[in-house]
Amino acid sequence: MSSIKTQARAPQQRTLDTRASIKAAGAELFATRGYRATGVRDIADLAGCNQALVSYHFKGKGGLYDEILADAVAEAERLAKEGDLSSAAYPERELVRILSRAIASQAHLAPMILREQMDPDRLLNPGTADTLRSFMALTESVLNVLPLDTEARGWDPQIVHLTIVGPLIHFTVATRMREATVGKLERPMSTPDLDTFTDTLAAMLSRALRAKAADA
Amino acid sequence: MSSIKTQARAPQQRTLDTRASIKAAGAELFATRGYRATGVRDIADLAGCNQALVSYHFKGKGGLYDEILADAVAEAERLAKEGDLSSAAYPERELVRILSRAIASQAHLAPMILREQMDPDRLLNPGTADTLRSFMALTESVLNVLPLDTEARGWDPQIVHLTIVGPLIHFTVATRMREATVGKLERPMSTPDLDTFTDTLAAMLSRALRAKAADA
DNA sequence: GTCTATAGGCTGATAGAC
DNA sequence: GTCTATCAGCCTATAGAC
Repeated sequence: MSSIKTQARAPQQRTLDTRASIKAAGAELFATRGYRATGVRDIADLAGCNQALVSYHFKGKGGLYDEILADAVAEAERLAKEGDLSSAAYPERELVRILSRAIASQAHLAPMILREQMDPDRLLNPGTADTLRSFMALTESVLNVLPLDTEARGWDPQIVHLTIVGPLIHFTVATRMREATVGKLERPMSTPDLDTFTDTLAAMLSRALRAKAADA
Repeated sequence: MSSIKTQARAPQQRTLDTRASIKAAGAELFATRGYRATGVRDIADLAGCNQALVSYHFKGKGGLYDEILADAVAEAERLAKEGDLSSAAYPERELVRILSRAIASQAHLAPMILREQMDPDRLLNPGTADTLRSFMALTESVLNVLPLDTEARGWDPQIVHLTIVGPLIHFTVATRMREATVGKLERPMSTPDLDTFTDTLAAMLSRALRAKAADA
């Protein structure tokens, strides 16, 4: 009896699980290999289901990709809004923390956006581009608040933004690589964790923005 | 007569041109689209020749890719050696200039290495990995020379290196995108040039390393 | 919802003419 | 050295059984 009941519910439950598995598998593979190099079979295998289900649940590979990226971007935007920039004692440090959470908390986000940016044909979804611009606006607002000296005031906010986001993205990507090559190298590199990395980056930025050059 | 002579030399000359064209086309496409997403036909079309010539000159797509990447890495290493780190008044600024030249002077290098790093299956060629490590060694040597305060001495050299290389790579990639999307955006972003970017990055690093925090 | 089978298109390599 | 023609393999999407 009870086994019948269980079987009766199974299909419905399995549906949600399957959709989520496919999404997780797709995120992993699209990030590591890219859209073109990822086969629907690869996704299905990793998700532990049949390849036809990708089309059934997401209207094909393209639909799956779009949904994964849109979700990741939305989540990044949500995380960014959790930070409180205005009441922070050191807004530039809080800025780094916010961007760190937004970029690095989902391991597949940075690689996917990076791949989009590298390919001119694949022009960014307008919504995605807007989100990226809103991140840069955060940096600009911080620069407007801080008491900058003459030299620092001459820096292009866009450049300063890149000095924060560049390292964060790169750290995320490099971490993926390190995890994959653990034990494969004869001389394994030290693997700093995200918090240490974020704190160091925040300290460097803060000193660059606030401190006068030692011999200026 | 002269036309006969010209035609007689043409095949020989054309050979070199064709090889170079294919290489240039491959570099462009592998960088923007990645290995898998680039068809041999695409390369041949861009190079203005027949697809069979790719196999003839480079033993197939894989051989072409390997040669392009190896050449780019070798050239980056050569450029890095041109810089004089020991006699510079501000070694950390010279370091940024050196890395900037090595990374950004060949537009296809950064995207290609980035793609390799993102894919764990495609483990880096040992020679390439060695070159990347030698770049990090440059940063370490600079940190050993500078008079760092207590806080800066606690920073992981690997992290400091990422704060230099990350922005440089990201700037290179972003520049590609900007050039491709010129006019496609309603609100075009300012496009700082590489020299301005490099100088700003050098200034920020120098201040971060040398200046004491304003209120530490 | 899930699976099998298959169609239709694209891709990389190569044999052979020039 | 360069080109045309072609083949064998792979990939995505879908029709239809369960």
